[in-house]
Amino acid sequence: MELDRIDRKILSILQEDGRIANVELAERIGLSPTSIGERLKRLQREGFVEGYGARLNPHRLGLGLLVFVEVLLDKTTPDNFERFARAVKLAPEVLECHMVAGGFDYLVKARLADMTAYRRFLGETLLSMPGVRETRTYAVMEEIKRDAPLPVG
Amino acid sequence: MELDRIDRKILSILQEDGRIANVELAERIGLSPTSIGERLKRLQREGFVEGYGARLNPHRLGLGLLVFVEVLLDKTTPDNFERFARAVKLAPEVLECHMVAGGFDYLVKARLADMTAYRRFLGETLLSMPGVRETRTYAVMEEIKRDAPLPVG
DNA sequence: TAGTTTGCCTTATAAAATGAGGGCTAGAAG
DNA sequence: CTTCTAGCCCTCATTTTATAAGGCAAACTA
Repeated sequence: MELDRIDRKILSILQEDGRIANVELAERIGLSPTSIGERLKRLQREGFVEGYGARLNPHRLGLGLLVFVEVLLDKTTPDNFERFARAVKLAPEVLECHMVAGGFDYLVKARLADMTAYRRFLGETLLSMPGVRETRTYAVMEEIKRDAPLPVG
Repeated sequence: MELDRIDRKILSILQEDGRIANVELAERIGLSPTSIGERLKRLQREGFVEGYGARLNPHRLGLGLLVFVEVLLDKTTPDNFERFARAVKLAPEVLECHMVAGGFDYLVKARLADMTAYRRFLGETLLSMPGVRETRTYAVMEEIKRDAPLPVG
C-alpha cells in the first residue's frame, strides 16, 4: 500500500516515457525485468496507474488556440449543475472542466483551431448549455508550462 | 503531411491507450502490424506524437487538492515575466502555467496534498516568485472532466 | 524454532517488434 | 501509350520483449 523508492522511480519514469520497454526500465532501476513487471502490475491493480496515453502536439493538429472560460450558472433551477456537467462531458473541445469555489462556478479549458472556431464554440456549445448565465473568456497567449508530471518523489 | 482516416484512428486509439500492442492496434484498424508501425514512426517523426506517458491517479498519490491561481505581475520591471516563467518551471507543484490575455497575467494550475500544503505553497513558492503582485485562488471542489483526449477526428 | 510470507532471481516459452524484400497502384514523364 | 517512380501495403525471418513457473533467501509470526 505504501510506495517505496523503487515504486516511485517506476512511476516517475513511466510518466515521462509510458512506452519504455520493461527491460530498459528494469536496467535503469537496477532490478530484473520480472520484478519490475510484478511491481508495475501491482501499481496498476492498486490504482496508482490509471492508464497510458500518447502525448499529441495540439498545434500540429490544428488546435492553435487554448482558452480558459469561467462559467456562471443560473442557480434558480437545482438540477442545472447536473445537466451542465453532462453537456460538458459530451463536448470534444472541452479538455477539462472543474467546479470551483469562489467568484464563479466552473472553469473550462478548451482547445480550438482559432478565434473563429472559438466564437462558434461559445455560441453554439457553451452558451447553449443548460443554465449558463455568464461566461468570461481568457485566451492563452503563451503556454509557459504544459502538463507537467505529477510529483511522485 | 496530411493525416488520413487511418492516421487519425491511430492517434485516437493511442491517446486512450498509449501502451497498446502494435499487433492489436493493427487488427483493430484492419492493417498489418508493419504498416501501422511505419505510420506510427512517421507520426512521431513529423511531430504529431510527442511522447507517451502513464496516467497516474493524483488522489492515490496524496495530491487531493487541485487549485487554479490567477496571478498578476508587477509590470514596472520588464524582465519580471521572464523570471516568473523560469521560477514556475522549477516548481513541481505547478502542473500548468499559461500567460493569458484579460484581467490577469498568468493562470497557474497546481496539485497539492491539502489546504495546509497549499498555504505553504502560496507563501513560500508563489508569492516568493519575482514580481508577483497579487493572486486569486480557486480551489476545485469537483473535477467534472479531466484531461480529455484531443479531438483528432 | 519452524512455518510463512515477501521480494527477488533465473530459466523457458510465448508474443511482439523490427528489418528485408517484394508486389500493386497511381501519377508523372518520356 | 508506355515506362518509371514513389507510396503504401504485404509476408516472412530474426531479434527483442513479455510472461509464467519455480526456487532461494531474508524477514516476520506463531
